[in-house]
Amino acid sequence: MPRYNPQDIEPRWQKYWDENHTFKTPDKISGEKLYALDMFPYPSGDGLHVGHPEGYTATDIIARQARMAGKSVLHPMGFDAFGLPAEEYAIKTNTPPRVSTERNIENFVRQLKMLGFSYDWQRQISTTDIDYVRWTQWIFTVLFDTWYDNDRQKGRPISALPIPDDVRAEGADAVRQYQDDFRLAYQSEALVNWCPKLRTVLANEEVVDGKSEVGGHPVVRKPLRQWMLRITAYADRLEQDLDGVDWSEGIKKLQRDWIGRSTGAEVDFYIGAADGVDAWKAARAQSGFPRKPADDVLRVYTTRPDTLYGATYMVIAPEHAAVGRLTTADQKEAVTTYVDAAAAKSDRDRQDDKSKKTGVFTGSYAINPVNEKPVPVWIADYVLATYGTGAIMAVPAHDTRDFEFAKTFGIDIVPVVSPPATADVDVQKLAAGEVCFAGVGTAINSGSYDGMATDEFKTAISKLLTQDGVGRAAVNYKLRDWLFSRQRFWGEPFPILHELDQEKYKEGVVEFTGAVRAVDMKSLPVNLPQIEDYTAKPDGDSGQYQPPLDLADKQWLFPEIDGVTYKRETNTMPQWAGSCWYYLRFIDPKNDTVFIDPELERQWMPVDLYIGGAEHAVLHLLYARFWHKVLFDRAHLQSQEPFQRLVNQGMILGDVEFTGYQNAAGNWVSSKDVKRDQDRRPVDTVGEPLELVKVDAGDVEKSGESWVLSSDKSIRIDSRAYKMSKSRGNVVNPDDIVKDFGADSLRLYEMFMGPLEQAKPWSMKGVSGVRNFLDRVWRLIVDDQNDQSLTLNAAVGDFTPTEEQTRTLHQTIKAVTLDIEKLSFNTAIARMMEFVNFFTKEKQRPQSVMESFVLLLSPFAPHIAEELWRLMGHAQSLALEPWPEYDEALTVESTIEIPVQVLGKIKARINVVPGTAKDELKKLALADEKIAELLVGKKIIKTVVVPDRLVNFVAK
RNA sequence: ACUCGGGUACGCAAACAGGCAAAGCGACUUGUUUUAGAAACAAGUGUUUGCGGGUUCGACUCCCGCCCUGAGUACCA
Repeated sequence: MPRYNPQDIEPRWQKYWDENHTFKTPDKISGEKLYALDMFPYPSGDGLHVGHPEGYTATDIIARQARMAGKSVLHPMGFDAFGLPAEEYAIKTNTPPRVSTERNIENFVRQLKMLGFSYDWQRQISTTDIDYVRWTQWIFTVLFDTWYDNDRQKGRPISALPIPDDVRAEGADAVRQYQDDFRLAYQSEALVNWCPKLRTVLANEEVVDGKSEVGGHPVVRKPLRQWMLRITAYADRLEQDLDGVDWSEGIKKLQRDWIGRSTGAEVDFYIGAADGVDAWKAARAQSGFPRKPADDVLRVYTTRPDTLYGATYMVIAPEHAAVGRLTTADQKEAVTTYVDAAAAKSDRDRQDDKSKKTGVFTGSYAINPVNEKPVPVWIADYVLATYGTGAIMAVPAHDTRDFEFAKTFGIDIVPVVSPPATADVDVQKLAAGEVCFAGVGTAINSGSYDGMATDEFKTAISKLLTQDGVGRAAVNYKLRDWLFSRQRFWGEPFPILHELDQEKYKEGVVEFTGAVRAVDMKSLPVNLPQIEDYTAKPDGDSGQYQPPLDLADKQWLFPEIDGVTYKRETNTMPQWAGSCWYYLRFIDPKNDTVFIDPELERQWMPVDLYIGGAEHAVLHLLYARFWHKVLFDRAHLQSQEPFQRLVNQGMILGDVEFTGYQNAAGNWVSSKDVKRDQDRRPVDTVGEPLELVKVDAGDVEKSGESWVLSSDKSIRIDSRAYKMSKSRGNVVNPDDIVKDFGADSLRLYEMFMGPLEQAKPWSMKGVSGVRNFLDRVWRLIVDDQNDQSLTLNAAVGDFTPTEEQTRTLHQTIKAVTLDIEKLSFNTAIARMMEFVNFFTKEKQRPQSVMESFVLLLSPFAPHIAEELWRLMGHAQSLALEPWPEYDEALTVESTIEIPVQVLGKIKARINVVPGTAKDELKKLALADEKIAELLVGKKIIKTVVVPDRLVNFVAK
């Protein structure tokens, strides 16, 4: 077998690793530990994408190298297998999702093994495993049993929640309701996109122009009972604890922005009977600021309480509870029309025309608490019901959105902040209400506060508002509570039971008492029920949507416990649920008494390296951190943060494509003359439609900055690499690459393409390039002339390495070792290529040097490395061989060449011994003929000497 | 619009706590050898780091402005 033949080598070694459990996680950690984790994939029917092996190879290199360096390594893989595609497939083919999911997982495992990843397959888990679902449900019961104690900044058991006396006096039901208001898992009416015709809830992306994407049926925004998780309670900790983790600043910022903490004040504006203002103020001065506003006030949140004197109107969201109360008879029709129209718009549609401000006057006025002036109350959809209090005080002089609105509807604009002299604002225009200034400055038109700086004013007014009981300092987050329920089949059922009215149930009527309980630990898991026909849609009474689980048989749906009948919760959890804690289960995947053994958790957590796509930079990581902190607070975990180091791999794009444009007559149009019409379709300068035409790479050439058609250089061609997608037909299948080039080539190529975190286009030529490298490695050590058997290349032998060979080896070990640490795999591979280029020329290749090199190569291309290792006489796998070490002293050159500059321009080079002293270097440089010549008659003003780097003379 | 990346040879890239620009792979050229195709080996080719200014003895690297490009966010009061 002369030639390098991965198709023969690779399956053989994969079998060997499998049979010998080569990558089994040690039972006990000895020495340093490494937990290297990949974001586990959704096992789609399409199989692995070339994007998957990118991150997986990176963690695999780290894991393999760490094992060789003597660390205890945990490197597991599993599957995030709940989710929509399996359910859609079930509806289409009436295959139970569990069946298709298991089939897909099998295919994924085959592909992953084919790539030679060193996972401990004994620990494989899937979020859909019933043993796993059990603990996901158990964690939900922990969330359900927890409330957030703001004083202690900690989640605590609901039984520890202090119950106010007045609540307790009202009885058990009142206490229960009070508790439910504090639970981290709670039910709430959330606004969703509801399509009555399809009887389903739609995602924002599925709604176009107020109609369903499928079928074009009307969609309305309507409140529906949903399960929510109170992630906002943890907002501050989720933000602060980012300081302690090794993530890129970019991702931290992404999370911080998503949490979106802002500080300001809540203020109540009086909207009761006109003659009641004084009485109200007096009462408030006594009672202070109430926790929940009564019907006689409109509560707003503002980050600029210092602009209160400039509030000339108020706006409430169309969904605000006070809409009905505030609308006068005159305005009723207009308001109803507006509110209905707003309800028909999805969030996305509202964004699309956010430049135009719309709204309607309620007919009512509110009283500004600082100056007791009445201000009109408007309804507008630029105010979001879900942020702050759903109502704002509008200060058009100092907020761009309010300014646009006030301009549109002719509302007063009163400036109350005078900009600092440095600000680029026309003060005249500002005073006239013609421009808006959103910065800070000094107060004007603000009563006794005139002249006060913005910051000072904020503090002062907050104090006064608190004193008068009409306001208080407040914090708000962009982060919303997490809408946690889905009306789908293929997800974890909630371990929740709704108590039924027992009398009515006996009469065959299902009516809830409102009491809710969690399923006992011993009754977990709650399995998904059998469903006969996935195409059936449950019939809702009165147009209410019912989730597929309502189709389950009575026995599942209505369990009886201690003589009381309940109805199970029929919503299911979102796909995020299972991925929130899988990294914990990998540590102890088979435990059936606890979700993770505390001792094992202490040993292995946190995850030392977590690699995955940037698409999960916000939600998945935020959710997982949230669950982790709750479990920590409830003493089920000892670590505060799950992922110590996080790296996002860049996306792998398709091969670069060239596109040109042709008009109806088939003539080329240069891409610089192409415009877009309203529908973003390409047109030429006079608006005639154009057709996109793919151009072969052989038909274009580079002209300056751009590409042009070879046959007509005036025609500019667009060049770009696109995301891989089925519709574009540029998807690369890992199976094909392995078949044509081998798994080692695929691994090596994906690491060699460029920096891990950067997006990069795929190139088949690049794959053959690294395959070429592996061929060279093969011939370096193997005698490829011998067709009969595998023998060493005649140049390899038991030689004493020359000085240069030793230096090359040690330089390579050093570079590769450091590059792996930095996750700079592309440069590590380049260094190994240099090594091979050097030794290919050597007629005598010491076997010891070749062995060290094979060890260096093994984390990247494990199959060929194992094969060569065996050829060199080793019976055992190299997976646990010690990682080669380098001697710094052996990496240094005996002489180096350094440049000599005059006035920063290189004029000569001198050869010196590394470490030569500054004075000596200067002397040597001056002794150089050329330099001496250049310096004749000049005065040296300054000499810059950087040892081992350069000498620079500044001379005149 | 905002935020964060990125712009180095024909393509992908390396160097950046300021100090010899282009390591490595592909592409391209030539030669040698074997050849049905191809492959292997050897020797070569390429340019001033998007544009303009500044700081410095010295700038791909730092600062300011602009252009192009990718990704994310989207009325959060």
